[in-house]
Amino acid sequence: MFKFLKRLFKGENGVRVRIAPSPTGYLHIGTARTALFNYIFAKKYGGKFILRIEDTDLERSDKKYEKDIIENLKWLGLDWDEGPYRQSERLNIYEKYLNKLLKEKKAYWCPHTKEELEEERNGQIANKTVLIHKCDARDKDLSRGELIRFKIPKAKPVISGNETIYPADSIIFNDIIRSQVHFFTDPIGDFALAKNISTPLYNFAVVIDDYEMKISHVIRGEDHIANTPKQILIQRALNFSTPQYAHLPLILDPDRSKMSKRHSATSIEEYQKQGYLPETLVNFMALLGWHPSDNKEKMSLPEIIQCFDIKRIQKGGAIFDVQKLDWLNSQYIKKYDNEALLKLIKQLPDFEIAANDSQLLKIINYGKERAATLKNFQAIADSYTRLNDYKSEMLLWKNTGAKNTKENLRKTKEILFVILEREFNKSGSEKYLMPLADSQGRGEVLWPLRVALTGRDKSPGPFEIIDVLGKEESLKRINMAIEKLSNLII
RNA sequence: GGCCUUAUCGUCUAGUGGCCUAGGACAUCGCCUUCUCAAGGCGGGAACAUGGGUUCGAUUCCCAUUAAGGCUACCA
Repeated sequence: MFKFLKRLFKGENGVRVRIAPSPTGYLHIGTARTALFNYIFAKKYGGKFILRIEDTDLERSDKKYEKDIIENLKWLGLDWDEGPYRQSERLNIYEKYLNKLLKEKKAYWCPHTKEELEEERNGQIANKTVLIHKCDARDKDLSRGELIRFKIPKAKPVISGNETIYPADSIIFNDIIRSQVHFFTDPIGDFALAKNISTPLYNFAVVIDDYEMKISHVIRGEDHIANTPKQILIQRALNFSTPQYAHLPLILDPDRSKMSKRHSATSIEEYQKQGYLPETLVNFMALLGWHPSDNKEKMSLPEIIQCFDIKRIQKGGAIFDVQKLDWLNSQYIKKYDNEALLKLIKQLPDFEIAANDSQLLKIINYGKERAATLKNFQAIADSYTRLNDYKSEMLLWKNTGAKNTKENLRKTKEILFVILEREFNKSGSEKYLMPLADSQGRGEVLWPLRVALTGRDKSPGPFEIIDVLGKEESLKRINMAIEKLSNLII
């Protein structure tokens, strides 16, 4: 009953959207965001999210990229309901429609070679005219040639008086985000549909697949706006209905150009390796060009789906701001489960730390307040466990002398000995050491203690470090410091 | 060159003709907290691209200019 009502409301097939990456590179952040918006839209309206691998370009496509795309889509939690379909496995379908178009003279074989095309093009650049191929074979119905082109239909001439007027033909489509977009067909030119009968090109394969897969909404990047009239032209020639279009604004580099490898990390995997959580990336990507009606910014995927409204998607491109990404990630890390963080950190490439799991868990517990990325835990863990080489003078707080400092460290050691067998942890050490610090001056006691434990002028607090290091190592380092101070006194 | 798109703090954005002295977040700066560094709390500075209209009234509507970006393949 519910399903029936839903179908009634959404039309025959309901909402069906797709993400159509081409496996010519690792999962790009832009592709991932497009996938995210499609996913959100599908879930919001109880529709289906379809994965289609667009691998018609055999030379540039690679299985390793396909694998990366699939793995990282899953990592982000963007699971698809159908697919993956592969265009390379659907060649006979395209062939069927290509033959139909050829037979109905809506497409034709173009006999011109790459070289001839280039020459024509160079001439057009020199003359500053529109860059399109004007084929002298468009009505010759050749049975073969260099490639198959779409024959752009000419508007019917209008005769007024003794004048014949050729009206400009135009394509107007409704974009959910941008409202009406208008194109004249003339400057489009007879574009290529396929290299040959069994090698379709992008614009053609997309139209066929979207029709065959009953795609209701095409949500994709703004860089496809110019392709849309071509695709609509093919749909009309084949008597297909036109899906709803929504063109997302681009993700930009700080110089406002389309986000590219030259300026930033563009693949999802790179962000994963740097220690960003999938929750962060999903949240952040959703906020790039979209905003809920309230001011809420930290949102889980279900929450985003809940309040998502496609009409609120921005028209202008959005710069990818790593600083805000870092902040968001730090917010998620703070709330994350310690055990889960431990697992993730150990999976990080190049993560090396001289500490056991229970120490690491303590470090995570204390250190997650200061981490922006998982990778930061390397430096954080070091600051807890690794003793830096340091000059004896560093032990002196402001203008406290070596003698007093040594005395304070000695007293500190004594107190630590008292709690050796019982509360040798953060709260215990703090409880017993703070009275001394308060009576002798906090800086006078705590500063040398912290330097003794770390050899650093900047570090986490001494009680946390004592907890991580344990009694043996802590006392060893304090003894070392006392020795250093003795040398200073002599 | 042609076509298309876009235009609010440095950045992401709120805003759909009067609620705007333009709100929030990141970043930045200051203060508090504090043994240091972070984290946290409080506060400050910071924007409607320009010029014309329309209107009693424009950030908001229209036009132009400017600027930025995208597309212009036998890539997708």
